[in-house]
Amino acid sequence: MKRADGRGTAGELPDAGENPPLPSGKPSGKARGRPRSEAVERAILDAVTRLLEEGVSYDALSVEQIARTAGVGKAAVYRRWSGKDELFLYVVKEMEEPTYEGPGDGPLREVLIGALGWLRQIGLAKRRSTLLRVLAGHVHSRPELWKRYHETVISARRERLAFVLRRGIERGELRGDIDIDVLVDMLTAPILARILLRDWEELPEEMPRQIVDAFLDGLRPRE
Amino acid sequence: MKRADGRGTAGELPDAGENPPLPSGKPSGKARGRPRSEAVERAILDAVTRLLEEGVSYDALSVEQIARTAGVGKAAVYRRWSGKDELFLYVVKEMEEPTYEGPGDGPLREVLIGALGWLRQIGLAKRRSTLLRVLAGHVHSRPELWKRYHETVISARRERLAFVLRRGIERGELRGDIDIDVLVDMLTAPILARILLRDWEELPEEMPRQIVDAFLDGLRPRE
Amino acid sequence: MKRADGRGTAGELPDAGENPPLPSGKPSGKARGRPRSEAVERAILDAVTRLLEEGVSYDALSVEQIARTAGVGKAAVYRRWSGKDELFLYVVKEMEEPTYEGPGDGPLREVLIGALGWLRQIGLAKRRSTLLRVLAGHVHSRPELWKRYHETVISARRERLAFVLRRGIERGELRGDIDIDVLVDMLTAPILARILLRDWEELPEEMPRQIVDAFLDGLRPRE
Amino acid sequence: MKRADGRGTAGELPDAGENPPLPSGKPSGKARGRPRSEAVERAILDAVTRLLEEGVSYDALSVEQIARTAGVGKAAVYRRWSGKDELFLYVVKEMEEPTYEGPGDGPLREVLIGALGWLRQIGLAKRRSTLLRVLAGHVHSRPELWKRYHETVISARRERLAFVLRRGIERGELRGDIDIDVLVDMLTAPILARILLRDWEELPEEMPRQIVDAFLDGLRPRE
DNA sequence: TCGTAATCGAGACGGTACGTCGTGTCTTGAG
DNA sequence: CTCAAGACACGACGTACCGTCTCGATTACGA
Repeated sequence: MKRADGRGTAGELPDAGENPPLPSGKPSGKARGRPRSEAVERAILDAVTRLLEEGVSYDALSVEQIARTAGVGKAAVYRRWSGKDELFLYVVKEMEEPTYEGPGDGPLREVLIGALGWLRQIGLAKRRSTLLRVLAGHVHSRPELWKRYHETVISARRERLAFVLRRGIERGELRGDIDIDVLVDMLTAPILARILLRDWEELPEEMPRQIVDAFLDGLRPRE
Repeated sequence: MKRADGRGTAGELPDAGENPPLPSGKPSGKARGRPRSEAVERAILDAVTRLLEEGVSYDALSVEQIARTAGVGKAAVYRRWSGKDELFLYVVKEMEEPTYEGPGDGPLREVLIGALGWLRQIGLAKRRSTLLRVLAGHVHSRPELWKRYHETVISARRERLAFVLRRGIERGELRGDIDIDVLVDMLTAPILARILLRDWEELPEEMPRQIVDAFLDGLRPRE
Repeated sequence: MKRADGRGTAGELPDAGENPPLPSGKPSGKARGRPRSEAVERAILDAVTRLLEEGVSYDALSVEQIARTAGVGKAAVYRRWSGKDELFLYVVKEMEEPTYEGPGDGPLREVLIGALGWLRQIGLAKRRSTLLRVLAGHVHSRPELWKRYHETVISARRERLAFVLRRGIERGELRGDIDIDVLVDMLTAPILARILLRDWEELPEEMPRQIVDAFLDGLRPRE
Repeated sequence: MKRADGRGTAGELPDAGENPPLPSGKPSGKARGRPRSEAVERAILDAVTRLLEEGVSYDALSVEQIARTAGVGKAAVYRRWSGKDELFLYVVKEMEEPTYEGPGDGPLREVLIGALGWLRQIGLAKRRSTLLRVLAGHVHSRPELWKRYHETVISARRERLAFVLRRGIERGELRGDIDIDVLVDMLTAPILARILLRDWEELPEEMPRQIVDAFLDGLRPRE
């Protein structure tokens, strides 16, 4: 029973969040046995996005179905992710990563319009907005899912916007008496709400500009 | 508790004309055989709210569990509602109705702040914000659910706000070059987003005022 | 959670062998809820015998497959029997019950030949010999299965034979210096061995007579 | 341990001419690449016998478990045998070979008693009777397994007994009107049945003698 | 002294079955 | 006609083996 002696598995804390060695950048050391197939991984991830795009709701989504669609054994899924949530979160992250660079420098108004225009683009991209909607729909029913998405994706974007706003305040271009977090919400929430609560495509092109102008100059007519 | 007025619930369900006779005010004529027990109905509705308050997520909620909790048979539930969604929607409506009165007349700024303050109150009321969140979470996965909620609850509120804004434009207090629907979003979305995407209580008291002021006068400092 | 209070399941000893109320003669008292369908029961039992006759080995047999073949949900099987073994044993018993009456009275030789002839008939009956073989094949791997089969079916048959032999000894027709149990084996084992270890039909018609004659008079030629 | 004589294992496997080269006496010519480790082979065979002795039933036995116990890879097993059955049969043969010598010459009664006594010894030897039982339990579910065991082990033993009986008939010590095969069964089956269908140790020492005497002289008292 | 090639342990691969649970429908006897 | 109870077919859950395959590493042989 070879297994009984020097086990080797020292320190197996289950909360490490990566109990099954999540498929990230080639991680640890030796790698004994047959390595996991990237093709299988791709097939699984493709199956998830395909099913979601075909209108399958997150709740209706099942590991069984995903595996069937991917032409893969269920074990191949569970070997990589602990379940549907982990898998879904991975899909989301993988899709979000290679993205937003700006807003860089420039006049405040243009920078803000650029950031909101980019947010609008997400809403128009069916696949990405689907994922965002699913996540937002489970903010309270699966808080850890949203928490991790927020930490890795959302908060970075908000922070960039907050940075721009803070700089604007320093330069005297904005009033400084309102919480930055609230300012960010005032800018982004109108578009976000449309992404989450309306059908696709209800995001007029001029919306970013209108929001930013109202935000900066108000809606009271200047005489 | 069982709304006797002829509004709302009366004569709806247009697409399911022969569904189980939803529990509205004692329906039409005959009524043969044993009448439905109101106690059963109360027990079911109580069970739903109790479970939701206990933190059971909408997805985790099951008819089986509801019936068990209420101490009734599953059939007693399905006899009244077509399933979890219908039942849930019924609970929501029953809870929403006796509410919003304003904004009545008065100075534009105060009226808007009042409307947003009232929206904030919903977010602070645990039970009602829970329902809102659940519904918003299924906008796309169960569109008919959201559609009916929107028609009966949301759209009326938006319309009242839109009315106020339209009047403001007519009076020259607001610029008239932006779609009213967008204006409503700009006002309400920041608070709505906090309700949907954050933990309870992250709704500062001054938020309505800050939003309305920014909305009216902009955030660029006037010299 | 109704379930938590007065459980009612007093004295739930798991070894009673009928934990799930095995479908025997209409058992207990009230019978609340929808009664179990006899058609389902028949379908399950038919599926088992059919599969076995089609050559599916006992080990290859699975509840999943049985349910599929019977056109029935797995739960319908587990509701009645705790698993494959219980189900199989039930099939065996159901099939064995309505059978052997003899050996009655009469000359010792004829009675013995009759009993062995009847045993031979079992061997020739494909269905019944299949069950016997399967059971015998698991005497040691699933002792409880064999034990219960032996208690309810085999031992009664052996006892009848033993009774005849004992009477023969009392009447002076047989020597009384050998254990009755051994005598029973000497008579039945040759046929039994052929049933268990050979292909069908290798049971010559004259075998019972030859065995009984050798048993009574020996094989040494009488001068 | 690895039979070097040319009997039995040589040139068998007629139906699977290209199966993995069963480990017989160092086979034919070349042998390129790393040779198979005898240590691995020993470890596998040891694991099988150990597990069986520990009471693991044949069905519960799995290649996975065998490999784990032996501390080898599954492939190392499948490289040598096509599966559990082949492996098991190999273990059986390896164990059976160095055995039965008698019955040689001598008075018929003594020779028969000797043969049956030897059969009884097998039943008493835990390991060997286990194998016999397992094989007998799969006579019909895996006919090829039994066939090969019968051909290489059983039939030789039966043939030796048949030879003795035939000689007895020729010498006029036995009646010649019964099929020899049936005679062999009449003698051996009672003991065989006890081995297969009862617990260990239910094989009284006097059984062989009693059977042979009954067989020769019958049980009807001679006046 | 090298390549070559079959071996080694390890473990991933697509499958199938496990026994449990929730779905929405149905079917009892009692009220 | 309603009630509670619960059976019904269906399908997903996460785990365990199946027998096959694919890794890097090891180990002998023949060139």
